[in-house]
Amino acid sequence: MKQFPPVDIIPPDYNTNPLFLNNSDMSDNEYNFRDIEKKWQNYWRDCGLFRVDANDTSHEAKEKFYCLVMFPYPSGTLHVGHGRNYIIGDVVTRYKIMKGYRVLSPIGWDAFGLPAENAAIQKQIHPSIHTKDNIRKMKSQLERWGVGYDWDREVTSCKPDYYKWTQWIFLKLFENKLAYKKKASVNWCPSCSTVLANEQVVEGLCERCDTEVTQRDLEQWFFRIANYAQRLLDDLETLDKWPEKVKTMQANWIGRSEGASIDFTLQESKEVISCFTTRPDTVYGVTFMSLAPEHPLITELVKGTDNEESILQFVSRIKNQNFVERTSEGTEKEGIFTGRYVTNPVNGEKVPLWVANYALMEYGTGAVMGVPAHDQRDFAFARKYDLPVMRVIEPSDSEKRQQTEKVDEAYVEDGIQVNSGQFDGMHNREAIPKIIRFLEEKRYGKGSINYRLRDWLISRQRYWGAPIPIVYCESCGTVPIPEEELPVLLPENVEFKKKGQSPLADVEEFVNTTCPSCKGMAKRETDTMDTFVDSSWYYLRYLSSNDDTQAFDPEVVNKWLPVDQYIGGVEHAILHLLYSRFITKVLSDLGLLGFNEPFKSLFTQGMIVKDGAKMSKSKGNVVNPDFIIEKYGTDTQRLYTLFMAPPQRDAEWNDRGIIGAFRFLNKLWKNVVALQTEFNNIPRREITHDLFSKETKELFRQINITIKKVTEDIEESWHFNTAVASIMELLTVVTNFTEGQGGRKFEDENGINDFNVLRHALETIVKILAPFVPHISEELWVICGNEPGIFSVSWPLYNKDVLEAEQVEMAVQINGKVRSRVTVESEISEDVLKMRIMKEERICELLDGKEVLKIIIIPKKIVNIVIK
RNA sequence: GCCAGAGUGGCGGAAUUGGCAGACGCGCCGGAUUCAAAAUCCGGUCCUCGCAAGGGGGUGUGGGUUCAAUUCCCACCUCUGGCACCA
Repeated sequence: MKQFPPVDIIPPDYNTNPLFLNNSDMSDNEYNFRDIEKKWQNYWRDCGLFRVDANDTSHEAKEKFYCLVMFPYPSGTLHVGHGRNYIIGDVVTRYKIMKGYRVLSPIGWDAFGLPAENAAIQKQIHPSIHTKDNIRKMKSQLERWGVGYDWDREVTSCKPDYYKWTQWIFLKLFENKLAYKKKASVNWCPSCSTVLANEQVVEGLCERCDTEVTQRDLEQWFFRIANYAQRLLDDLETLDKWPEKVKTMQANWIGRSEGASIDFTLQESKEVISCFTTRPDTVYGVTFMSLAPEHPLITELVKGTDNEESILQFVSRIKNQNFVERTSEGTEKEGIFTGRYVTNPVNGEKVPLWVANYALMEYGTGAVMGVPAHDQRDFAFARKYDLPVMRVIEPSDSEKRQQTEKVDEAYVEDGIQVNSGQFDGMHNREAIPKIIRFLEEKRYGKGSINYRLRDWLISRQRYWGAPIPIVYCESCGTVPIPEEELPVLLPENVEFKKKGQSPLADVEEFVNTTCPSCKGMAKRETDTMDTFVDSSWYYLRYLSSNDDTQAFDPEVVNKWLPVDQYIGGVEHAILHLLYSRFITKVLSDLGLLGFNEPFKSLFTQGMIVKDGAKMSKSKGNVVNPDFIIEKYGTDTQRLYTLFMAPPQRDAEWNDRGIIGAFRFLNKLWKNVVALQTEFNNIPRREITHDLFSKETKELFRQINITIKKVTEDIEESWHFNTAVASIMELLTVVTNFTEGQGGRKFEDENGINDFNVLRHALETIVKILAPFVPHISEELWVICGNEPGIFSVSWPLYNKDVLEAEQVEMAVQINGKVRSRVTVESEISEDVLKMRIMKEERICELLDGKEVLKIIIIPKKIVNIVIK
């Protein structure tokens, strides 16, 4: 079997690259990360630190915590940018373990998809081999990073034991009329040779390969996500632990607008053309109506008219324009008169019917009522074709009214209705509901809400996906495969041709089958499902990944979900996260789930960029973590990744920065190892505060301050960078303490007490670093004289009574400028403080001959003397 | 155009119920150690005037509120992301 060629990584320059500066000779007492990391990874595996028996009820006292990172596409190699996601997830997992939760932290592979198939075409390697190989590589990478998962729950979406249930979910939707096939104009990517969902088209380009997307009329499978638009929108409000940004993006995508749909009637045939408008208050100002070039009525309407040919020419010219030509804002409004008229129901006006390039078939009904007086686009159109402009709303303020009388733009603001029959004189906002009621009473139309969200197109004309479990039978029509016959297996022996149709269509054994219903001859659906279907439910499968009787066990799933913490990239803000919410709601409606939002709390991490650009092979700026781990260890990689910036923000990777993280770990290592004899010989005792010297007291205070800071940074803001910084500061305090008095001795009772405070300090550092750099923490924990297993130790609590220092330095300002400093007792009274300050030589000098207006005292911080 | 978010030393970034701007790290400069280097350790490092003591300026720009503004208010500029001929 051919080996998949290794991913090309630019070899580092050993002479100039700071990552490869010489530090290779390690003596016994050196920080030997290679052995340490291997050792503890094996230890966690053997003791099952991350293994969770979801059915086990013996831990009921412990609260559950489901920590989920977005499962990766097995692309082959993960770079340090991907690493961030898993490292953050691992910090949360390990922290929660120390906080006493039962933590479920699973992982799997989003393993279907185009790249594997494209590689297959290029290199003639079967996608399943390619994928399996990549999974193997990436799995070993994740293991080397020391990120902890319950590997017994691993899922792989391209395996039949997984996609069987993806197909089952399709059937559930099909049974409930939420999956359907229709002919529609759909997005087609010529380079990927497949259709795409709206969500996968970005500015007219294929999201994946940036090829220009064209439109094709094809019969395709859709999921009725549009039916869920309102609920997907409403329930965003319940997601209080999601970033506002993501919720806004979803709300924009759903794009709800309120208005009315109004029925205009064709004058000849009496056929009704409805149009949607958000401004029913302007209906009296309609002077023309526009149809989208794709509107199905056009062909019929223009048949036999004088202008038939030029109209059809116009339509086909517009249809053939590319996305940018057609939809960019600067594109000139163009249209052509159809020769037909419709009647405006509210006033009986005869309204010319046009075809216009700016009317979109995919929004509303594909027909727009033209109100040039109050819509800028209609205005431009009317100007160009000399159509009448009819004002029906005027500014309430008469001065403004004069100003706007002859201006070259539409009046789009609010105002008073005019020329609007019975509604004249009303404020337009007030008129809207009244006009809607009027339309409804007269059966001219109705109040209506329109959404931008379209149904989810899930068919793909490609091989490497889950087959859609449907057959087409001449006598029975479209027939779903019965549940018990799942999975519909993806055939292994297929030929990968360069471009074109799905290879499945050529596999006769696959295509030709019998109808499950009448047992007659039938043909299988040869399209596969969008991979976003696979990923829309994987978080459920983790709870019963080895169950071959059901997709998930409702009881277990209801116990462990919703996911307590979901972590992933913001690029999935709409796609994956919207689809998952939809599928969860559907399954919940079917009574299969007891919750209707899958992810309680969402964290989106920023990208790691290098040289100002996203890491990519083509740009050659990929930083491979393997080299870093080889030279410095994964704890260093982890520490730097966490330290470089707050994780929600994009961050610039700097190779030099790694060194700072490595230095810190070495410094910590040396400090602990240097005390090994003392750790072994000096008895562990309760700390006695009465024996504290000034330095000891300060050290003890700093320990507590640091615990507080780190705990809050993890729990509240996720600012791991400042958490790490504060631990670095504590280590400096520790170093100063041990080196104080020319090297501290721990001999008498005071000394033993001091040592126990020092031990407390180092053990605290090791504990609060454990979620960040678990390997070195485990090792140092043992060196401090403890039994192995730092993750069975509780997260330290701080003593809030010792956070305050006895003395504080305060800045003394005169008119807002710092002129002096005083060190005073922190609980000093204002009067005593004022007296102290007035004795300061420098202050006296500056105040000499000046009038003091007032003195502002901010306790423990600042004194500001205001003078004239 | 609309809606979010951001703008702080040479660099990554700290600090917002208004209270000493620049924590921590990188880099750089100086020193110790070394035959020399690497590694390590110590000190310095916002700009500017000054030998110094000390002074002046400084958080995108311009205003404002305040004893005090990176933080609050108004106007604007730039960048990033989302939506956009959406009726």
